[in-house]
Amino acid sequence: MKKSVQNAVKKQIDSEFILEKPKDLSFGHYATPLAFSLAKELRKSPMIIADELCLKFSEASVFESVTAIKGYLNFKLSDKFLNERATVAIKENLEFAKGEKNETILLEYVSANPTGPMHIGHARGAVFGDTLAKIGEHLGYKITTEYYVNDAGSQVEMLGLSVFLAGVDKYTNKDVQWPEEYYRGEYIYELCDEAKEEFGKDIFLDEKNISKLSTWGKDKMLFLIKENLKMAGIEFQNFVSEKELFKSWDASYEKLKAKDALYEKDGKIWLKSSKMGDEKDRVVVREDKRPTYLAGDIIYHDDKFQREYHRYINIWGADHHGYIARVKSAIHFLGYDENKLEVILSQMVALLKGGEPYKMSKRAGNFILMSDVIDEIGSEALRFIFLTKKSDTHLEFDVELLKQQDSSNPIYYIQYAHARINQVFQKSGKSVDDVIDVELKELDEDSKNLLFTALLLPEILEDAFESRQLQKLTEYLRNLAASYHQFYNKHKIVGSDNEDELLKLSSLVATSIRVGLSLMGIEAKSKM
RNA sequence: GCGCUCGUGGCUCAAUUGGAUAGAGCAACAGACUUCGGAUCUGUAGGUUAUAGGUUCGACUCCUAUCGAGCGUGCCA
Repeated sequence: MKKSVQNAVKKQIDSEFILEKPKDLSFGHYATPLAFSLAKELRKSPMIIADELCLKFSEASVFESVTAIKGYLNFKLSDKFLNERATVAIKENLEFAKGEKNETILLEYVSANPTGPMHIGHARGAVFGDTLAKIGEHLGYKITTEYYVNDAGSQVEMLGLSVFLAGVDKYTNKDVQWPEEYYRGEYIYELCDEAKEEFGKDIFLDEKNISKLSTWGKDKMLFLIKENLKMAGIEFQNFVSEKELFKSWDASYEKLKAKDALYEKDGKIWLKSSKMGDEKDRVVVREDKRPTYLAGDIIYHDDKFQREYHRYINIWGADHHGYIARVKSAIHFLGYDENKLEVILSQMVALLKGGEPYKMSKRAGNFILMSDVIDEIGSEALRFIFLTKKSDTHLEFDVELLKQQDSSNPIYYIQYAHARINQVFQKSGKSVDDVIDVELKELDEDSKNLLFTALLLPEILEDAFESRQLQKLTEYLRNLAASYHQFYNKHKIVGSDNEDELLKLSSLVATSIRVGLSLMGIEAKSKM
């Protein structure tokens, strides 16, 4: 819709212009502050320029009127144009707002270590990434989703050690020397019970079995993580193993060496990342020849860029922000355009329950488990709450509020609007097909605004995706639902003179809500 | 100390990325069912956008300083 307007305006005006939505719909559907920027150059007041520009549009058929108010140029769309749009949208149904893009994107997210169950902080990035992918695909981008499994480093060894020590503690007479760092939480003991079932308790007698337990435990945890993700309705296309990637470490290493990006000092190999804006150079290979975690990401991004996507998006926890510079510098040294990589940070989450801090799970070792929260409030409410906030700000929410089934719970508010429309159709005894060909005309002001708002979905999706600010979608749906509830309270639909028109309008609203919710992974109910 | 992110009604968040009178929800108060679902709607109240300067037609948004918060500042991942 926005594009049609842009084209219509372009025909009359030569200069670059920005199209925006006016603060108040009574001004018009679209507006441009173009006159302000021209004021300097033409040495005339913005108001006069706007008046002059206005006259050029007297003939355009898309617009019902074009007016100049306080320097702004306001465009009001014609009924005919809006009606055509509505008919198409309703027919498209779930395909509404679909687009075509010739761009491939590799989206990496979650990538939680396979050393324990997912906690609530992981969940935020997971929901955000999944929804970003769904919206992107709807808009026509070719998106590959990927999970980077850190199955190589010392964390996985620590998992094995923790399980082993738990086994020694529980199934042998030996005293346990607990190290300073190990994984706590009852899930370690659960794992150790499982290990005993599978291998017999003798496995806890010999320390040589630790590495076996590491690999075994990592697989268990990865399986658990996939289960957790499924609970939230999330599935990945690829899982990439850090361990597997290390097989091609030599190739990446040689590349960096050839670019003069490495040097040796104190028996270690360093990356000259400070040359590319990092605070300091970083070690990639330790004295004992073991590569660092950064080495893993170097290979991974080398691998990613060899697959030649147009864009790369990583969603990382906010505590990784210091890590961006070094990965980007590595990408640069590898000979790729580091600007193709975009990192979205997902901030911490604090949970409340009835105003009190949410009880941490002992099972997880004093983290809040994602699965516990989903059991309590459901995956849809969890998804919704994460999507109503910008990803890069701290978020605090109370699970009690999301359990309430009334207006304080926005997800019900939106679903209720959708269900309501369904009920109205039932009451009328008509179907969408019965009213699709009716022409929407001479609607009152409220109905016209509702019509226009419902048609905004495509550009809202575009905007939400491009700016990576998915809260724009939830905000839009809330607004649309509110407009419908207001409309419903004001107008009697069934049995009115223009029943078919109002039904068609309702159907359009339902379509937008349905598409929007489904992209967020939420079902649009036809009955509450 | 340095770096990054941020600071908006009592609470949780928006604000078309520099645009029109800073908007929603919750909580509070006052109202609306002979009507298609009241899981709704209509009102009222609540703001010097942390503070002080600056940039310009125009600033919550950009710049500088100060105050405050979170994170980072491993050869952990």
